[in-house]
Amino acid sequence: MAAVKIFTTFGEHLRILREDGGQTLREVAANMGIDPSLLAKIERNERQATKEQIKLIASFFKVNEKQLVKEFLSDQFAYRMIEEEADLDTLRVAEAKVTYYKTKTKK
Amino acid sequence: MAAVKIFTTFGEHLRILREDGGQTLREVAANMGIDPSLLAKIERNERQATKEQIKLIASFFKVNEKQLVKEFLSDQFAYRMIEEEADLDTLRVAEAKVTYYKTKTKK
DNA sequence: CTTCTTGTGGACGATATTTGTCCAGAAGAA
DNA sequence: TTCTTCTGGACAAATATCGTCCACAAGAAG
Repeated sequence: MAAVKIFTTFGEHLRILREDGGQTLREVAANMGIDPSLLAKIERNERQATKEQIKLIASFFKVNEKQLVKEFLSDQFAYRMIEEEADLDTLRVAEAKVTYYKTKTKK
Repeated sequence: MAAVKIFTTFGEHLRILREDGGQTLREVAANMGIDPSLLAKIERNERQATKEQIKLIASFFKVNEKQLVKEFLSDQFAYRMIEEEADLDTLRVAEAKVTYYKTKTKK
């Protein structure tokens, strides 16, 4: 089984999972009820997986869904940061906001 | 001048800037060339400001544009994190990805 | 009470973005 | 050649977002 690189994108990881299982795009796509071409695009990060699809992927490959979501979201954030040429500090501010929000909405 | 809270959203900050200057929605909106109602929504975080609008806001209120963008983006990330009930670690992974990407694309 | 001003927020058309499919084609295996 | 797999462009369909218009509530001032 191929090792998952430290910094894989959601799509790369998906492809690794599939190839490790020796499955074709058609097989996996059929199981998910989508077009193989769409799955190929998701693997190449040309399309975003929906929540539903992430769930299907997690259950199909028997991997942790939370982990997949983390990979998925961090991809998006990273992509956005680069696109906007934002300071890394942006992420710390975001973290502070989340933490702040959570303490506020705790009984 | 009212102090800006530590954790303000983009919209809240915008409202503070405007009220500190004693200006009405109509005034600021007219200057920006948008509908006052849209500006009101942006202040209430019901609409997202476009990049162009952020630029206009920065120059109108004479504040640092990068800082505004940071506030804007961190808002969005935080909102998304909460919505997806994602682990805070997601942000660290995102940071690692950005850093990784930057080292990779350096000559 | 009337009038003026200010912010609110629903409704809605216009746009833009994203999704998902279809299909033709490249590349490799047999 | 034939079969299979993945690629990727084109496009319709579905969604999401933007921005405006307008009616309304609240408060100030006469």
